[in-house]
Amino acid sequence: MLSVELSCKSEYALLALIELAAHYDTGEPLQIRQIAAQQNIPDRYLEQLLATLRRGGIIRSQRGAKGGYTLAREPWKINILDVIICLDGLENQPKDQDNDTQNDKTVEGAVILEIWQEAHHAANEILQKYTLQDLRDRRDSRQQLDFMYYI
Amino acid sequence: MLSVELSCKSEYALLALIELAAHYDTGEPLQIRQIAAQQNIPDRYLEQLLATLRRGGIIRSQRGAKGGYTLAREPWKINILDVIICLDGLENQPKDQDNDTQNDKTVEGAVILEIWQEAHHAANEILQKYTLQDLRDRRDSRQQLDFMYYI
DNA sequence: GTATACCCCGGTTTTCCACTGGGGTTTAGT
DNA sequence: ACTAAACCCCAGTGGAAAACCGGGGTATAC
Repeated sequence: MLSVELSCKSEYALLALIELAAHYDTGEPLQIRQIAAQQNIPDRYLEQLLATLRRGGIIRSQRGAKGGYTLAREPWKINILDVIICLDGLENQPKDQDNDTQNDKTVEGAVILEIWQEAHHAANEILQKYTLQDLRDRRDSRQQLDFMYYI
Repeated sequence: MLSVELSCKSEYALLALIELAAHYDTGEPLQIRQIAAQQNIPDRYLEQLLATLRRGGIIRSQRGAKGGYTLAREPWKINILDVIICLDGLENQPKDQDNDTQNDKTVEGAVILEIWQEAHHAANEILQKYTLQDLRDRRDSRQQLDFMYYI
C-alpha cells in the first residue's frame, strides 16, 4: 500500500524512457517494437506501460503508420518520481470509506504509518532530484568507460 | 527485490513490539494470545513472526507455563530498521550466481539500480533513527491527546 | 503429572504481478 | 479509396509470494 520498490514495471518504464530521451533531439517518434527489442522487454506489456505514461502526461503518442511515442517535454523536466507516481500512484485514491467500522485506526497503527510516510518521503526526495537527462548522461558516460576498458 | 514497503508482516511485528516495549519495565513475559488479542492480529501468524524475531535476536522467549516473550534488550536500543532487516532481509543472500548468462547487466539497468539503492538508503536512515522507545512514547502522548479531546 | 505455552513444519487460501490475446481505431503512403 | 502500420482498449491466464491455518512435539511452572 505504501511502497518504494524497484518492480519490473518501474524498470521497464524507465528503460523505455531512457531510449525516448536519447532520441529526443531527432523529434522523430519511437515505436514500441523498437524499444522492446532494444531493451528486451515483452512488447505487449510495454504497450500497457506506455499507455499509462501517456495518460499521465509523461509521453505523447502518434497513431497510425509511422507513429510512435515521444517525450511530452524535455528530458531534464521529467524526474523519476513523476514516472513512479504516474505508474503506481494515479489510482491510490483516498479510499476513506468504511469509517463506520473502525478499519484499523488504532493509535499504534497511526504512529507506525507516520514514520513510514517519513521514510517514504525521504526516498521520494532522492527520486525527485534525478531526471531522465541524468539517466541518459550516466548511461552515456558509463558506456564510454566500458569502451575505454575494452581497448 | 529492493523495497521499502509497509506490509502486514512489518506492521504486525511492530505492533507486537510496541506492546512488549510497554511492558518491558515489569520484567514479566507477554504471551502470544494477549498480544494478538490486544492488537487484533491472527495469533497463529503472529507466532511465526515472533519466532523470526527471536532468531534475529530482537526478542527472547520463555517456554512452558507462565512463559511468553520479552525484548532481548532495552526498547531504546532496538531501532525499526533492525526489525525490518530481521523480518525480510535475513535471507536476501548475495545470489551472484548466473554470471555466465548476462542475467540483466545492461548499462541502463545498472544506472537505474544505482539510483534506487540511493533512495533505499535514504529511507533506511529514517527507519534507523527511530527506536521502539520512540514508538511507545508517541503512542502514549497520542493517547493522552485523545483523552483530552474526549473530556 | 498435568496444564500451559512456546516450537517446528507443512499445507491452504488469497492476492497481485508479469504477461498474453483478441479485437478495434487512427493515420501515412499509394 | 485501400492497405498496412502502428497505437488503443479490455479481458483474461499463470505463477509466485504473502497471509493464514493446523497438527503434533517439547519445555516448564505449579
